[in-house]
Amino acid sequence: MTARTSRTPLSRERVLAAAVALVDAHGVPALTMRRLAADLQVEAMSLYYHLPDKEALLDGVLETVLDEIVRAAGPGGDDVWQARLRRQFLAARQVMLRHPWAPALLATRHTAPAAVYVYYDGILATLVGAGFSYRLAHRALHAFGSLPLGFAQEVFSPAPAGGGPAGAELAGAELAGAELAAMADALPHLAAMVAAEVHAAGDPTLGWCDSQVEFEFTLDLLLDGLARLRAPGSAAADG
Amino acid sequence: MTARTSRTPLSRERVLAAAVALVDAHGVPALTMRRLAADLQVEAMSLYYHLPDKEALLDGVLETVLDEIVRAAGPGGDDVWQARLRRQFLAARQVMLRHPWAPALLATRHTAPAAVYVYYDGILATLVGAGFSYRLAHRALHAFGSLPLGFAQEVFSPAPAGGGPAGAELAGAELAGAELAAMADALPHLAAMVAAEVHAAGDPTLGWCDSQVEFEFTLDLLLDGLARLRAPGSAAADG
DNA sequence: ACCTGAACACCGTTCAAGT
DNA sequence: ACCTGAACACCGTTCAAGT
Repeated sequence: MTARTSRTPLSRERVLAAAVALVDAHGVPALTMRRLAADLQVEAMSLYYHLPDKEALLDGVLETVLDEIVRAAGPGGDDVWQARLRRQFLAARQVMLRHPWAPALLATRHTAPAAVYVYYDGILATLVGAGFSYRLAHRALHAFGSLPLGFAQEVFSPAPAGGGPAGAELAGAELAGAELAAMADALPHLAAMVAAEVHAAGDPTLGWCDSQVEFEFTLDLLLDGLARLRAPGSAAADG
Repeated sequence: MTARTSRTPLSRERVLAAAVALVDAHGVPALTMRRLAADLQVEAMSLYYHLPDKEALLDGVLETVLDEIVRAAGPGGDDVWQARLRRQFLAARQVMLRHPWAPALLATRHTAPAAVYVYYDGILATLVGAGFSYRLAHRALHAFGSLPLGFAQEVFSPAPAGGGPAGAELAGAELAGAELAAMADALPHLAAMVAAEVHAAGDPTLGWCDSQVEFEFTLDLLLDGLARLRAPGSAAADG
């Protein structure tokens, strides 16, 4: 136990774990070969012995977090299909919340790690086991979008000049009075919506744009719709 | 009309238009200050007179395409709300198909251009005009996700080693026999799904993972579900 | 087998200077 | 007002070399 600790040799796993930690702490732009090497107390060129190039590093980083997400979602228990998928998707979300940069990084990648396909095979098994045709199950997978991985593509948030990424939720306090007044002119319905939601503050949501609530709303909307398509006869449905 | 044409002075608009053209032709990584300047027959530093830095350039590029998309979606006609939203979202999709890099770029941005908020205000007007409460309309916006902008978060596609981005559709021909056999072991249900869908080739879809069909399926699933929530009484619904 | 040092061809950006 | 040239501090990466 001298002053220079941790002389464990490098490995792909150790490099990727350090990379994930770096990105968690300082964001994707901070992930450079030189800085990552410094974190590992090694020269930048050493990384190239374990990874071919930076693209492989980014792929590996995503592989690491997606493996974690898929592991958290688990294999699915023996409850009914809606409850099982719901539980898996919400478990995935808990992990994704710790890596909020992952959706944006995923959007830039060209391939998905193998674990994702195993995970989707399990979802498919759940649907088919519940009586879905492969055709409808396939469409269900597309309809779910990114929900199985624990995030929703949040392209809209009612804060034209707010901080955080485009997908971030809006803290109610961020909308100052002056800002809201300016909004009322150009965006009357958005302003009215904000006003209406703030008024109804007596209910049990955590606040404006509570994303857990939104996530579950969308998820249940899709699950209910799919249930109806699988077993028609309860209500009118075309297309 | 001498040999050196196009000596029109630079402007923010001209810079952004050239940037969009560059990205359309060669992808986001090709968009560097030096290369963009070369395309405009100007020195790299000249760009800084019209844009503060590269982040502003990327914001501007996205602003340009989103303005185009919002313009294509239009203000909404006088048909019923489902048909109106459907028409708007599908029109947006036609533009987005010409800028397939835009979703990934949008995921990296921190703010959305103002035109997007005007567009969403119009969608909100449609919903509220159709009898939605602001609460339900708000949730509908979140449930739509990226559909109003013309794309679906396609995180799943049954091609573990295919080309194109993670969100790309799979051309049926890409799955060779050997690849499919290997898939059958590890991913039995995905393999069965591929087999089942290929078998049913007599129907009018354009092919495996026809994304126009998938897009409309998801859209209609959401529209039908929202219609039911707005006017309950036709079928059982909880949550 | 695993890691390093120096070097190369790029980046975005600052700053003083040109017209 | 608009554009430029040289320079700076970074990148990812190659290549020959160390142990």
